[in-house]
Amino acid sequence: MVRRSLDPVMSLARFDDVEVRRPDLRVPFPKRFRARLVGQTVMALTRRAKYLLATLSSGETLLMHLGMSGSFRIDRQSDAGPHDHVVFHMSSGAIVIFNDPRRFGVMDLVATEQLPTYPALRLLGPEPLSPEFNAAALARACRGKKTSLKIALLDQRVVAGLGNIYVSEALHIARLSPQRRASTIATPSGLPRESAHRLSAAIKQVLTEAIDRAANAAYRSARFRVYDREGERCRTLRCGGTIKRRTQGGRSTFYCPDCQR
DNA sequence: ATTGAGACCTGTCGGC
DNA sequence: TGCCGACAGGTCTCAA
Repeated sequence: MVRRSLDPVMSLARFDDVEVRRPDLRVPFPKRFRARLVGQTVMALTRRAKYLLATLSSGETLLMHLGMSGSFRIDRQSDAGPHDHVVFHMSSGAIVIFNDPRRFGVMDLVATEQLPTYPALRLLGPEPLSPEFNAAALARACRGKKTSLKIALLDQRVVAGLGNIYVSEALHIARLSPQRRASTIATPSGLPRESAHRLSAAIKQVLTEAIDRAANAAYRSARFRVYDREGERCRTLRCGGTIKRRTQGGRSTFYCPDCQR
């Protein structure tokens, strides 16, 4: 959704000016960040996992990650406020402002042809909505994994771009316990069990619904199935269980112990 | 090679 | 009201 909203004002537009209002986010901005952007045209704005990628006319690519608290907004004038760390003045007339209170976000520049070797991108698993991601791919990636399903799905090498919320949601739809060993969705030789089919389908469903919801104002009030609903009633038909919260890998997991096995 | 714990930051919320 | 701990949609590094 972020890519989609920025595309009209950034794609085929030039950076007229770039304000960098502090020396770093989670990591320092790259050398000569401003100089390497100003004057460049954004040839394409794409996404890989949770990274937003702007392909530049210079042969470099601008990588952007929102971290936990990052966001972009589009303004007509740049009245920068607290935590507005980067301001892009585009030739489209739009001013794109990156705001990030916790500064877990990242911005970096890399030669476009080197992109496949970029450390954060190199080992990423398949995009969950692509045809390459299916029960077979998921089972292969989980084969032999002693860790839990919850932790496995958060591992960006297994599937790229799932976050803490959607992992809980997908496991609930698939009726699989977050504590269950990841390897149990595959046979010893790495072939998909029925649970792997359910889980890969649930992941696609959750993301598709999220996209629909973002695009469709009517759906927007729809609440999560389990995330942030500790103590509330499970919505699965004829379940009636109570949503529980527990910590896995230092992050909250929400699930229904009655219908998730 | 995997896996878990801790680190990085600031803001918000609930309890006392 | 003020203070304090717990927690927040992510990723990296380090050590076992």
